[in-house]
Amino acid sequence: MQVLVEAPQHSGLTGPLDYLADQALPPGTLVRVPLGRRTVTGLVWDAPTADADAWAADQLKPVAEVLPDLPPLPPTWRQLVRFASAYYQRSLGEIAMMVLPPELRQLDAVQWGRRFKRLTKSLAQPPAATDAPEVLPDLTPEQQTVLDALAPSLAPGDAEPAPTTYLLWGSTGSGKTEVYLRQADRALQAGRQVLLMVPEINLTPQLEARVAARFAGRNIVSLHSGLTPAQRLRNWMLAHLGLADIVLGTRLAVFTPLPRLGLVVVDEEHDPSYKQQDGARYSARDLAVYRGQLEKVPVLLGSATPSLETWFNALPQAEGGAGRYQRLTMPSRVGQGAMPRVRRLDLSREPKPRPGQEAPPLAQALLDAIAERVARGEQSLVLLNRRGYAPVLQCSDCGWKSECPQCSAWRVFHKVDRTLRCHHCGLTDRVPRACPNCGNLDIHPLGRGTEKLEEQLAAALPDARVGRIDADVTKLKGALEDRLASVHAGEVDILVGTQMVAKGHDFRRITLVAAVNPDAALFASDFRAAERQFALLLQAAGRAGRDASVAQGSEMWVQTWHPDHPLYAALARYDYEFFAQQQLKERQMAGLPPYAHLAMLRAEGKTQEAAQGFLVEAAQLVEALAAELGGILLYPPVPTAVQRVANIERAQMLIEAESRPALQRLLARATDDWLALAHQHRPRGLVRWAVDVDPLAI
DNA sequence: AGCACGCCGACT
DNA sequence: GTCGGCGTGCTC
Repeated sequence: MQVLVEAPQHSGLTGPLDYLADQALPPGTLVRVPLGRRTVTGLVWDAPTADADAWAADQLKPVAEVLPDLPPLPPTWRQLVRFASAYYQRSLGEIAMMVLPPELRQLDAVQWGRRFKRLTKSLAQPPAATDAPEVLPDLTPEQQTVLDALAPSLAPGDAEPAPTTYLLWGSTGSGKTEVYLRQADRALQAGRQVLLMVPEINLTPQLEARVAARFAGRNIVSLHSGLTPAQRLRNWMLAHLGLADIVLGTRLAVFTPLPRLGLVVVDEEHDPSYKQQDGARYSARDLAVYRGQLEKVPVLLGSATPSLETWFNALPQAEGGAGRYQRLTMPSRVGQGAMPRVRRLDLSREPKPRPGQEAPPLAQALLDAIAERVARGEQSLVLLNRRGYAPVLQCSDCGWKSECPQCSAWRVFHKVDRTLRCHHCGLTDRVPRACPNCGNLDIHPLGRGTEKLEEQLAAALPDARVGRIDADVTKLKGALEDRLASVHAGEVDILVGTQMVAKGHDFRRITLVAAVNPDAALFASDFRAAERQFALLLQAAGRAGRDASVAQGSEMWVQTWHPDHPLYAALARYDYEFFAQQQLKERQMAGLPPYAHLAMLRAEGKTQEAAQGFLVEAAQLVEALAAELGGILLYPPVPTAVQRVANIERAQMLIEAESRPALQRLLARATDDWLALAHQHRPRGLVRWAVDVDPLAI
């Protein structure tokens, strides 16, 4: 019998292992099997294929035990795992076991039996039905139109409708969430389960509260990595047993077995968090779309600024798109709230600071505008995408800079605890009193992060209460919630933050948003930088004027050296469509997604030569195959943007293909050879290697 | 990945 | 004499 066990690719155990069993167990059954000297959890897989290498019968070990009472994982779940494994070039066992609750993988049959009994007891009680059902908000005409278009997608009955992927393109504040909830309600009414995905854990509690208020009496569970192992197991079980009606989760939730699945929603589908950035680098958004097709269930992708891939897929063929998704549009903000007026502030016209004098934190006009807000009792949000006090320290005498000894990066000066911290490897030291190189006492910060901006704003506007939200102050559990609550309570006049404040939070009294230093993205080498920046700025703008009473005078300020840049011009008009068109044109000319398909072969080694040496030979191994398949380009290996992290050198090689199937065929056939090659390169200093299919950054 | 076996340096 | 460093190799 074929059983999948958890084993990374490089272990060489790529396929299922063969075990003896007295009776045939259905595929999808969880078992415990002996592996080497230990016993591990495994998953019964399909019958062996004809070409599977047979293991000598006398060497087969028997299955140790079966986890009782656990319904087998359904065929569609196994197909999703099979697809993810093949598409992202990871072993079946790794994917299958990775997407099960960690707790489940650790229990033996006895422990599991006990847990299951306790679980079923607690599952028996349905949630208390509330006495007063929520009053539904009136739908805007746009919401109504969209819901009408979505109606047939769930119609039960004889003529099975073709499953469709929808792009719900709605501006920030257009009421996308209400559409999700109404459509979810339809699915629930039809007796189906709903999978609702959000990009970040941060955003689950507030959405969960809203979902719970709407669907009182329904079983709603969340699934994300912030849960305790016991909670995660419980919620997963509820979903798998068909007892949970709504699963609310982050990217890992895409693999939740749902026997009655009727709708998948991917909120903020453009968000990079949907792509796993280590291990099996899957895109939960793309897998959600696949899963929808597989299970014949509609998938609703929502965004104000869709990823260009999704936009292209939703663009009709007549307009040069792929016409694969159906596009639904909601351009207006709910409740007359207008988007804030965008003001581009030309930094080149600002007076230059006198020599030796520091530039003011913000241009005077922007500072005045914020002061005005403070005086009126309104709030402002100032965005700077760089945490810490200063990105680097420098000695004024010998020119020493605070370089990380383990990485090719500067260590960031954090003034609050007087540390130098590497944002790549985490190495932290107290900031030196004097220059470590020459002993000079005058070492000064270069540049500016959120800490310094907070300090400068407090100094420039002594009457204002300045607060800050970034990854540093929200590290502790509950800290983000506390900070947000204090902003909501009006205890903060000016909120300084990184991109994390731009996402989703519903600030009622912010009437001014300012992007302090957004230009870097305009000239970044990363081809997705502009797309991400546009999404971020538009999302940030959406934080202002959420309350119609203050929307009128709300503003979005952009401090820039390039006020006429097309990105800002499009932002000023809130013209995503124009921006997307421009970007698509550029991508087509440059042969980039969605017009080309990419994979990145990444290598890490003790030396840069070790990493690149592997890549060079890896390229040689597939050159002939690439030529045979055609339309495939292998780029020369290069060091990654941050070349060294924690004393490991990193390099990468881009593979570009005109067609996705060709790329897939290449990778499928190359992986075994690369595995063997990596084995040879191990003694030569290769540490790790991996393929990243559809990489976000190149 | 685990977890072995295996062959060389500083300790009860 | 052992405890333990992590290099190499295997798991149906």
